[in-house]
Amino acid sequence: MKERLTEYVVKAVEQVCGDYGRAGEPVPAVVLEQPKEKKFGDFATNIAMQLAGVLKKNPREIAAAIKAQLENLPDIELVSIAGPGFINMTLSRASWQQRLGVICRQGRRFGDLDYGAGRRVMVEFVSANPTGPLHIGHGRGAAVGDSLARILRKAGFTAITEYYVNDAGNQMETLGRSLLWRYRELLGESLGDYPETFYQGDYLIELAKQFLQEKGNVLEDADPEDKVGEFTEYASRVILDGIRDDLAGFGIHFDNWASEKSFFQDGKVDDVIRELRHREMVYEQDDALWFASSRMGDEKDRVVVRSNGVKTYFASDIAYHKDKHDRGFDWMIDVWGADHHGYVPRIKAALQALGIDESCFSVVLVQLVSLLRDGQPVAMSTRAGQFVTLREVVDEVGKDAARFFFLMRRPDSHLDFDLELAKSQSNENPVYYVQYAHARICSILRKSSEAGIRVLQVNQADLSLLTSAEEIEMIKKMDSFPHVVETAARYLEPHRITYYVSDLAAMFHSYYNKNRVISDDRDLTGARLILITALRQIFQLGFDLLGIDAPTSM
RNA sequence: GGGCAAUUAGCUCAGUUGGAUAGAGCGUUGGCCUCCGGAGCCAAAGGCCGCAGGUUCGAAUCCUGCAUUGCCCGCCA
Repeated sequence: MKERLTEYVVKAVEQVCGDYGRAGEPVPAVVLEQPKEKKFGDFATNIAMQLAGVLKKNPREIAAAIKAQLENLPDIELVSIAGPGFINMTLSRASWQQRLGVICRQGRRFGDLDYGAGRRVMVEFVSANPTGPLHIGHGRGAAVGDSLARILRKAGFTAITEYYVNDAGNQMETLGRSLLWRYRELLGESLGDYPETFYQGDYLIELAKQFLQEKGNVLEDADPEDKVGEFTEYASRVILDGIRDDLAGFGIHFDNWASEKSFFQDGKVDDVIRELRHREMVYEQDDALWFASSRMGDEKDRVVVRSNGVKTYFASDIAYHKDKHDRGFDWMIDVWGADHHGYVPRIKAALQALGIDESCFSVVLVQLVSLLRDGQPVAMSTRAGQFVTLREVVDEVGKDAARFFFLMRRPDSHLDFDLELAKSQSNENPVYYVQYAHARICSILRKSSEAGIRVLQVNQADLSLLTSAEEIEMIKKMDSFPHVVETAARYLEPHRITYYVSDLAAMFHSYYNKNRVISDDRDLTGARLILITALRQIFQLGFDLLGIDAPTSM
């Protein structure tokens, strides 16, 4: 609707500019918005004020000229000028009724945009080190990343999801040594206090038991030092499998898993360092090799090869991001914890140094989650190894509630996650509210089917019977769905979808309480069944973008 | 000390990227089932958009300064 109307206005603006002898001059883009106040109509534009400077005319005069062009066009019922020069347009009721037919006929394709124009985008998220189970913070990143990929696909991008496994570096050795220690304790050795620098948490004790059960005593005639590698390999493999399971339970399946270790093994890290050297973007100092990121806007230079010869995590990360680009992705989106925000400039600097336009790289920073229970903070301390795992949360509140809560706020906004609230089956709980709307619609459709009422084809129903303000408002809301998808994609903000489905649910619940869909009036019933069928479709599309189910009964 | 971000109703947060009288949920108060699912609906109260300047037709939104809060500042990952 908006698109068609925008075209109208663009043409009117061209005409008016011509009349003023300014044809072909650059003019500001025509932007339509939906006014907050209903009395200002369905769409409004400030183009007359924008043109005032270009045409050197009074904005209201320009608005009047544009208005004259717009009147009597199909669909447009009323054009008015308000305030300093806003042009408010009201569409005819019939045009909205027809719009409902279009929405129905498009079905699942409604809201499919060509905004992305098929461009290839990679969304990388979670990417937690395989040193322990996923916790609730990872859960938020997972929900955001997965939802973003879904939204981007809807918006016309080709989106691939990827998990980058940090399976290299000294943390891996620490993990192996941690497991080895737990294992030896299990065998009855007294080794003293468990080192603070080792990975805390009982999961390693469990893992040690599992190791013992599977492999028995592997230290009988071996030096424990020689076995660190085996323990490392075992721990990271089992933990990564666990992470995979946890994500599957959360409804998340990655298209691809990338291994940091493989970038070292394939020589890609060396290659990228060589290229940086060739481009004279690195230098040696204090026996280490530094990347001159400060030349590209970073605060200071960063080490890529330490003085002991070991390449840093940053070095492999450069190779990884270059590899993404080389794989043909037009846009790389990384979802990171907000505590890593300082890391953004150095990756951008690295891309720039490699001659890659940094604008193809975006980072979505996800803020911490505060876990509450009945409003009281739940103690969480990674140091003591006491964290609430994603699995525990999903087991307790369910996949849908967890995902919905994670997507209720802007990613970079702090999030309070109340376990009791997420579990409660009451009006306090927003996820039940929206799912209930869908279930209710399904219930009505079941009822009508039981009563032997045939749901008519769209073109058989008389949609002109949908005359109430609530009905037209709901059609308008449904009509705005594509726009919501587009802005969610543009700004990488899934919460816009969450708000949208909540709004739509509120409109439907309110409508339901005032009106009966199934009545003695056969024609009206037919039209209203079309209306709620369309609503059900929109809920399903919205839920799909959030990764939650659309229950037919609850 | 430097950097990044935040500050909107009692609480938790939206705010269409500069638009018209700033919105929602929860909480509070009071109403609504003879009826398609009450996991719902309706209504009321609640605001100096942190403070002070600036930019312009117009600012919660952009700029500057200040205050407060969080995060980051390793040859860890």
